[in-house]
Amino acid sequence: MPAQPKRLQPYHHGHLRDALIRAASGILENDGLSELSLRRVAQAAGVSSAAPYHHFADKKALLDAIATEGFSTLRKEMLARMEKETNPRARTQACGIAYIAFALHHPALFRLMFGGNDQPLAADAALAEPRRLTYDVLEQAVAAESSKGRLDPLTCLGLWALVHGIAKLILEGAIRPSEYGAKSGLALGVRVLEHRLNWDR
Amino acid sequence: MPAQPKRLQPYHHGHLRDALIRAASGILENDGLSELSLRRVAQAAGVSSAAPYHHFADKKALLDAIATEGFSTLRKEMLARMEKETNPRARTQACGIAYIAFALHHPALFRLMFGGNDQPLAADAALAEPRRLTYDVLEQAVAAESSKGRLDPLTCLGLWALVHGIAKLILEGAIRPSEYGAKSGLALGVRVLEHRLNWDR
DNA sequence: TGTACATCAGTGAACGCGCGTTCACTGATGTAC
DNA sequence: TGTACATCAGTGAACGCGCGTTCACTGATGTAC
Repeated sequence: MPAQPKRLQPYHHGHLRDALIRAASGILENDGLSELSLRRVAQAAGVSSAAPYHHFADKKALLDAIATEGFSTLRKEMLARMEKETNPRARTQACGIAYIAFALHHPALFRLMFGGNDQPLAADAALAEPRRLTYDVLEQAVAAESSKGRLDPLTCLGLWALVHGIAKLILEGAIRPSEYGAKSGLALGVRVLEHRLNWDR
Repeated sequence: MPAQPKRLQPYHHGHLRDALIRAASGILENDGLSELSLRRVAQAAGVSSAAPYHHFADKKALLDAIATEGFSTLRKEMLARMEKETNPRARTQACGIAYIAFALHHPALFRLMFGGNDQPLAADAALAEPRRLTYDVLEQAVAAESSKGRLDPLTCLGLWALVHGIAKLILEGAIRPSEYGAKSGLALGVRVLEHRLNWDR
């Protein structure tokens, strides 16, 4: 008697698009950007290699979707940390800390969001708006600090570059937090940011 | 009469190691990091795919050699720009400008130097010393600014993060220089750096 | 100065691999009547 | 309520590709005598 093939999953998945994004995120977290292939994503989602093409035009479309979600998450985490503060300066600092924390906790996703490839994903039109929405949060925080809420674009850009740079340097292994007596990358990042915000300006 | 096979290159190359590094650098400049395969490098050097293995243990060893050379070049360019200045603050600024200029002029090499892959090259022991030597230049410039030449590590780290971050953001396409009224990425980077150095501290 | 020979730096073919994507297909779903 | 059928979301096999690396080899070099 031949074994009855068990169909563990229904033929039609139902939420495959979301499942693919979640599977891809898992691979990013566990194995890094270089391990993220469409075939692995499909396998992780328990589906054939061709199935994703019913939901994404190509690999890049899936990557864009993940990056977009990443910007949305980053934005929420910045807002969440800012909510706990009332002082404008403290709110700016909270925003920066959230940025650094996000990058350090999701290294591969962060890399994907800012273009892991030669031609930067971040330059894509598809990602321009999510990125802009996220940057707006920082701009508003900085603007709130100054008189009349006027924004100095260079100050804001300098802050973004600072948190972006410190996160990248730590992720890239160019800085060893222990050499600065810091217990973690995040602790060091926070110290650099505080140093910048409290000394001057 | 069979065509006489022409031997354009001598069988023994003579300086293949250097030639491979130069060929690889050319591919980096023209086509980017993702196009840099050992096979393409060998082809560009006019040599068979197996030849590089007489000079480099594996692909990573070649990449390390290129990155090491990159750090050396970066260091020289920083020193060259600093030489033109006498004022300590101007020297620090020149150092930062050189850093940004290098990154923008050699995007793929810069990426390689700071780990284009998941496990950052920059974390390698092989690259730790060249990177350290390069960073020393900035540290000395910053130390020279303060009384008695004492170095504030966090100030220095903050400056590194700033120039690193602004360069990355521009390279990644996250910032459009034109939106800030800048004619080029370098012009914008210089403005952000000046803004930081002249306002405060 | 000439010759034997060890050493070295190349060749070219092949290995196995994982990739993105396509294709003809089939099973499930849902709508029209 | 039941049935025909269009539509949709899967399958699984195959495509061609470029990759890093290995291997047995061969041509050139240089040294010992």
